[in-house]
Amino acid sequence: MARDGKPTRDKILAESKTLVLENGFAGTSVDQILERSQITKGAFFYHFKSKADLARTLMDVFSAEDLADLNDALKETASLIGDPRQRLLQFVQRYVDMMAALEAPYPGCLYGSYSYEPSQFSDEIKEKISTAILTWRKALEEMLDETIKTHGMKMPADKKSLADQFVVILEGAFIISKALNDPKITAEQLKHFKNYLELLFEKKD
Amino acid sequence: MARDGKPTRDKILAESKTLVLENGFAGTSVDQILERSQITKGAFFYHFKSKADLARTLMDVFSAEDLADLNDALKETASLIGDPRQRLLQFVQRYVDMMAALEAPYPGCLYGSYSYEPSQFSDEIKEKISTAILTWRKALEEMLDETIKTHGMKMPADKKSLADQFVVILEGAFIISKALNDPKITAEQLKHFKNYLELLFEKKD
Amino acid sequence: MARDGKPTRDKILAESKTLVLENGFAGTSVDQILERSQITKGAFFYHFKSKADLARTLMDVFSAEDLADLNDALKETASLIGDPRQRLLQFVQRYVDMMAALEAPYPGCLYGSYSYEPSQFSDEIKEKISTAILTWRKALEEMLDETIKTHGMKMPADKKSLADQFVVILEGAFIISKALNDPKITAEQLKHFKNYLELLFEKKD
Amino acid sequence: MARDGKPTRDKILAESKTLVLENGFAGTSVDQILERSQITKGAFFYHFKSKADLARTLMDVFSAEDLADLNDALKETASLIGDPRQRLLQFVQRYVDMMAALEAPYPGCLYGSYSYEPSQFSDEIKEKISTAILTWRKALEEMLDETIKTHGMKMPADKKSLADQFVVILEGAFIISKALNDPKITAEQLKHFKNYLELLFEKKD
DNA sequence: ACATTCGGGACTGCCCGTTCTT
DNA sequence: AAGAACGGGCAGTCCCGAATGT
Repeated sequence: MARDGKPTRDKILAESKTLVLENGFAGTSVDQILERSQITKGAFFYHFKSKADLARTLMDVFSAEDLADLNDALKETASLIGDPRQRLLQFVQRYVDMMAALEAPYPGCLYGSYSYEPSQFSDEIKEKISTAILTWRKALEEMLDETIKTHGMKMPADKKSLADQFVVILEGAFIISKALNDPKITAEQLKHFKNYLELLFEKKD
Repeated sequence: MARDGKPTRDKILAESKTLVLENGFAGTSVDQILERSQITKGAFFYHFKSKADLARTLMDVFSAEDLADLNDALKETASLIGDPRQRLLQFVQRYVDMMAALEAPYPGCLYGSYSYEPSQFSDEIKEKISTAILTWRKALEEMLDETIKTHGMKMPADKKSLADQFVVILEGAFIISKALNDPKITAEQLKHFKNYLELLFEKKD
Repeated sequence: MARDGKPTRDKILAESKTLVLENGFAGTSVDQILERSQITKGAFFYHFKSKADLARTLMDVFSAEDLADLNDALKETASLIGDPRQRLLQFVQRYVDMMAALEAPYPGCLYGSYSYEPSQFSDEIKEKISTAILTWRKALEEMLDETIKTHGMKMPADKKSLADQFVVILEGAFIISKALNDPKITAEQLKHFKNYLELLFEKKD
Repeated sequence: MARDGKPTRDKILAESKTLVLENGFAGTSVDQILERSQITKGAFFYHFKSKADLARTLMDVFSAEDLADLNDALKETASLIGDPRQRLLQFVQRYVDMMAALEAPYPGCLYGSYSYEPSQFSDEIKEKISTAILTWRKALEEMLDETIKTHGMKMPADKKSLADQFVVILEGAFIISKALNDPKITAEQLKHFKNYLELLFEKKD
């Protein structure tokens, strides 16, 4: 056995993600990654057989973390399962709080980044993205279902697209937040989504 | 006697925009543009002094069209100026209708595209983007102001960020629509924004 | 029209041939070619779309010159067409003389060079080589036919392979001449081939 | 207790030789050798201190086998020592038979292969090649000497180069056989050499 | 004015032979 | 002997300028 390569690999992944969000994937050169990671070409191509391999791994890691976080959020609000409306609002609030804590615009989401240069990525990668988004949709949809059962809706609205709106607003807010260089935007936008849910599902008492 | 260069230039701009939305700006090579536009290198560099010059021109044209369209929308709804709530809803509905007519996901917005590879563009270009977004904010904010005056708000909500939400949802919906390859998403999401406004500003009678 | 690129292209071809015979094709880097030709990468890849394209062009040019020289030799000896044996011997002698004039081992033959790294070349190129060799076979075979008609053969021998022997000896002599660093070898070997023909086709008087 | 490294080393040598004859030495990468030999980099560089070391060893082994085979051939025909002409012809016939048995073109000779990329190899290696060729020359020359003593020559011919012709024809035939993809060529060419010897040294009775 | 051909040279992704650690 | 890392070299692309037309 030789020495442990994991730290090197992790460093490459971390620096790559940052660079890709700054420059785009095509705009990020392997040499830039090397410089930031303080490694050599040999090391990079030992760990990733091509730049495309890096793109895939980057998305694997990103979506895994993203969905793990979704799971955490679901677990953290699981105690409120008896009050679906409250749970839903709590769930959104969790992300409002998270985004409100930022002191710089959220660096961006790899789903959005990849979507703006789709020709650079394989179908396998694109499927990973849509699977992740659909997982979000499903999670939200389930919470909405429960809430509708107990509270009904103030006005008719499509449930599936309402579930999607959480991710839509996140993605959109990341862009506007970066474009205006204003870190508060994401939290504010999610807050409006929470408002919308509160209005749609009026509190029963 | 020389030929008229405008069609050539316009062709370059049109094909470039498509390519940038497919590949990102860094991922689009001048050679690709030449091939799609059926022109030669000499022609390209006659019309644009550099690739960066193309990036700037592309944004100039895009934001000009975008803001012209905003102006059109404002004018089209100007007759409803006496009923600010109705005007606001009509304004949003106009974009709902526009997006509902799409048969493929909206190819994307240059603001979003550029925002995901910010290092590729000059400050001048970035300012053009934020100016455009702030113009949208201002337009929406004015309509909201009028509406608040006449209808009040059902629950307290931040006006500026509410104005931003229109663009936020558009940008986010473009991404999710492309990622899921579902052209309907953008219209659905805007519809929710309209719902939100309707709930916030209850109809007075 | 712009400036004339032919000298550049010709220089590349000439230097490349020398380098390939010294280092093999795989052993010759484009950078080496650039250095020897005093040109830049841009120039090289303007004239040849890839290194493989160079390999093909190199063989095109080489085989064209080779077969042109064969044609010259056939024409130069055409006056002896009435005495086929004499013509055949004269034909061989021409190449003996040519090789005897060398002061360094013949740099080598591209057919041989390419044959020792076959995996580097496309089928198209390989076919060009076998076509050239078969052209030599055919030319020699025709001269042998005439000679056999008028002189018969001293001992039975296969005509086709006898025709091939001219090229076989050339190829083999190039190798041994280079390996022993002895420029005389090629002429000596061809002389033996001439001897063999003289013995096979005894002079009639 | 250590494993026996010899099979590994032999496997490397065998696969390397095949690869070098297919791709040339420069065209053969260490990685290719690893893949074919199913070993790791560590193993390769344990057995050979560099790629150049492999080149040398490859030639050592090849020339040793080649000259051992020459010795075998000399021994096998030693019983005919009283009839030098017959011995010489028998010697050549042995190789005719050997080559006639091939069902695919002879993969090639390392002397030829190395000669077509001379810059890749050290002087030490090149000397090994010329030593081997000169050993062949000497062996043939001795047989020719004896034959000349007893039979004379039908026509004056240079003895040294006549000795060389055996190897020349082999090398040349390998190339043409590979180029035309015809396994029979080598045997046919050697047959002509035998014919030539028969004609030069007429049977005495 | 508009377009073409030719060339420059830095840079890109990737592979190379090699060495070091375990 | 395996596995990790090294760093320079590889072929090929990049954006762009120069020279030369129409």
